[in-house]
Amino acid sequence: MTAASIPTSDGVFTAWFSDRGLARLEFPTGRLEIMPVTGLTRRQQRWWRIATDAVLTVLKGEDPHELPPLDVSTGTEFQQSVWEELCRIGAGQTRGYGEIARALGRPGASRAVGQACGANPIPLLIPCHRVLAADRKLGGFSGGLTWKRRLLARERAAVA
DNA sequence: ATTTACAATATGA
DNA sequence: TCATATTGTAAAT
Repeated sequence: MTAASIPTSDGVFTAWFSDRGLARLEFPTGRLEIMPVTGLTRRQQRWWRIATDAVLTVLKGEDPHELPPLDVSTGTEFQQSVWEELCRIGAGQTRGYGEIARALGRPGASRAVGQACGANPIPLLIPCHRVLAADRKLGGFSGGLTWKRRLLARERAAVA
């Protein structure tokens, strides 16, 4: 796994690449960061370029035109199916935890869906921030609720 | 093999 | 509005 910085006007994100694709994306960590973009394979550099573009686009509140391959091999089967479902939510749209659960054929697993969201290694590109509670209020967010609010606001999504 | 912790939700007071 | 019961999965014992 190799790290590479993704600088944005909202701070410096850190992307981790395996040989299978983008495996992890970290929010800006207060201070000290900037990992070199060197040490990446040619393929990883290409993914980095795509990932950078995608992150900037999502930060603008729009849908990325292209995504790098996402290496979700760290997740369980259930988690991966949740993440896949999350990717079907477009910018500006929202779904509920229970809604996702039903879409997966597991009504009642809404709480488990929340867990899977928290375990999402690639926020923004896997839009876990578009999942709200049944009453349309923010549930939680691994990167901090401030981020969730900000992202949804930029997409002009309706939140209670 | 069991128990515990969650980014949930429906229900009843 | 608040307390409680019920729920599925993952991680820790």
